[in-house]
Amino acid sequence: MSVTLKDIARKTNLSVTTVSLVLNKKPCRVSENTRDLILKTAEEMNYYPNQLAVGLVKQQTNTVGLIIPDISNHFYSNLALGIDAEMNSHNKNIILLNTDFDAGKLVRGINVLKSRGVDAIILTAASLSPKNLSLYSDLIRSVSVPVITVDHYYPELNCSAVQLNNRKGAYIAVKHLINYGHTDIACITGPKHSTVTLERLEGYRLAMKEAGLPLPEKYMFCGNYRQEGGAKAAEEILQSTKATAIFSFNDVMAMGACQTLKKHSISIPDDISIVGFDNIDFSGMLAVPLTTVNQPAYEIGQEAARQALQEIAHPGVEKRTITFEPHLIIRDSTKARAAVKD
Amino acid sequence: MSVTLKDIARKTNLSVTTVSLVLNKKPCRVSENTRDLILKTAEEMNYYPNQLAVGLVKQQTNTVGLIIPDISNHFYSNLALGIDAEMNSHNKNIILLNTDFDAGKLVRGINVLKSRGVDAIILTAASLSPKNLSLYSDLIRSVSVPVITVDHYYPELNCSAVQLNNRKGAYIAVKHLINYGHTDIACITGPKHSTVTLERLEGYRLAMKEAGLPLPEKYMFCGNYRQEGGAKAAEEILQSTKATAIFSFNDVMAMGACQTLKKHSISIPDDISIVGFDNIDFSGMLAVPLTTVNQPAYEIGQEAARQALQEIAHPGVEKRTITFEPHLIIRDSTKARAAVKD
DNA sequence: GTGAAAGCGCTAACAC
DNA sequence: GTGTTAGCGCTTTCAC
Repeated sequence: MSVTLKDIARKTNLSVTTVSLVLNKKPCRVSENTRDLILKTAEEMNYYPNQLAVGLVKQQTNTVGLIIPDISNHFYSNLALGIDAEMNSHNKNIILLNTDFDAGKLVRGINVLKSRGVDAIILTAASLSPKNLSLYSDLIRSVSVPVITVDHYYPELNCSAVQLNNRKGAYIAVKHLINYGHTDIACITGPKHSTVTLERLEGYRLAMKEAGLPLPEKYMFCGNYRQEGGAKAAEEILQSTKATAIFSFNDVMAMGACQTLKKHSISIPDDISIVGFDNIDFSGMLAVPLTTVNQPAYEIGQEAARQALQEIAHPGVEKRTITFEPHLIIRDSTKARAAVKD
Repeated sequence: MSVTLKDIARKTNLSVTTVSLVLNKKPCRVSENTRDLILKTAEEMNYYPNQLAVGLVKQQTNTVGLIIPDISNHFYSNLALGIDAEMNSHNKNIILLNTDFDAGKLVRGINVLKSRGVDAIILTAASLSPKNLSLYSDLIRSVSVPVITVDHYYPELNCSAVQLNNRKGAYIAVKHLINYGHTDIACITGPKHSTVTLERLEGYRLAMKEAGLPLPEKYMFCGNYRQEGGAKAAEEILQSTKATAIFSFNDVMAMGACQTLKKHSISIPDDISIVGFDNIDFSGMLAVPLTTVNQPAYEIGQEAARQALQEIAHPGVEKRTITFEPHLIIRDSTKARAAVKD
């Protein structure tokens, strides 16, 4: 058993109150002598306050909940790193929940965090069917602490959000392909109901439309933001389209797609150009360095953490939507289309 | 404020005790009627027990502390994923602490976790100077809950450990280079005091010695398990050695080294062979797919979590050291040495 | 079958 | 300056 306030009180022949007062550096009226005594014995006994008890009475735990779909995904782990760094410098810790992209786990996770009395919840990448959305929305509303959504945005949620301008990101990616003369541009999306997916889809559509290019449904392939999803989608693209370019909604799926293309001995970028999204660390070190849309995960995490800290410190403070602007990083996986074959 | 037992008791005109009994499915004597009533109203009011209060009285929080040097490193994030998956299926959550490879943060972290009443601590990759080691050792001993060390092993700690056979891993990596005819083999290590580093160094030394090769100190370069450390070490290798092969103590540093070599227009594997350690997801997708020693991060995490769960459930249970055996994955970054130049 | 009361370790209002 | 007391939300012993 750990050493408690009571132990120190007993040892020093003082009351628990006095000890608590001193140890919490309360601006108070305790004599130098007793203060020193208490400080010294606390040190000697290696006292650390029981945070469960503190949390219970203060209704504040210095704990923040972080819900993430897949911590092994580089984008999310960097996001988590940024959040942890910021929280850590404010003496707050993180409870990490990995949902595996499972909406059920997400919902359970929120309840778990509530019951653990976290001071705020940072929520990433929920992908919800319309049916789940209202459930989710009610749930979020029932959380009495600040909720910050990252990487997804539903206006009805009425909480602060940190996100990338996904629409623009997709737009510049596709525009880049169009500028290179591509007209048959397939895309590998994420799950249909994810707002990130929807926003990127909008950007893709906008760029195509502006260029007067057709938008055949059959050029859009539904992935899952995971490598094998990208690999599978690429197979389908090869079978059912004559695309000369692929826009993958994230880098990890782009890598999966690269593997498929390699398997079929299709050259990137000579036969097919490919552009990703996220700019994860390794995208520049691939066999063919990947052209991609930069998304500053660490900074997004930091900003989300800062907003959470703000809302914890000043409960009434205004909700904000913080949007990061993307930029394109052109590497070797995209190339001007050779010549119009027909 | 959340709904409490008291709220339910009031609503149902029953006592807090009865409500608690029912909600905890205690094998008890409550009439069907009251039981149903309680269950129903709890459901209606969306009751979730306050885990702080539960933890305080039960001295068990269903929380496990995880201390990791760098969650953005693929090896550690996969480790975390394995741990989380296993814990999650036992209704336990994780408090994640990122130390940034900083021994001070590690020590503070352990105290933080203690004061939060975690049921166990899983501790990865501590790299400690002899001076810090005794401090650390005392600290670990002062923790009254199970501690599982992962990816580092100090016999004096007297707690369960899960690890890779690092010595063998390094041995087979270097042996592979030797079999390919290399004799000038540089290595990029981790921080000096890390036991993982020491063990891999032993394996390196053993393989060299067995082959009757010299072991010049100046062929060993101290890295930090990070990309830029690998890049820097490779610069030094180029300047001060005539190595034809590099054994990097992890993949991330190997990638840094690859970048340096590329910058200097040195071909891998034609001019220099390179072998890494970890087999992180991307190592097979690099410009030159990396030969590396496989380390099953997810499984190691799972196993660590299982051992933690065992020790939580059965406090007296025997401590164990679980060792995973490595194997070499040969890809394109290593090649037989062309010809002896002299 | 059900409830009262004590106590987990702490903070904070109030008394002295 | 210092101590008493109540209470945070829960479990658990014991009494009825």
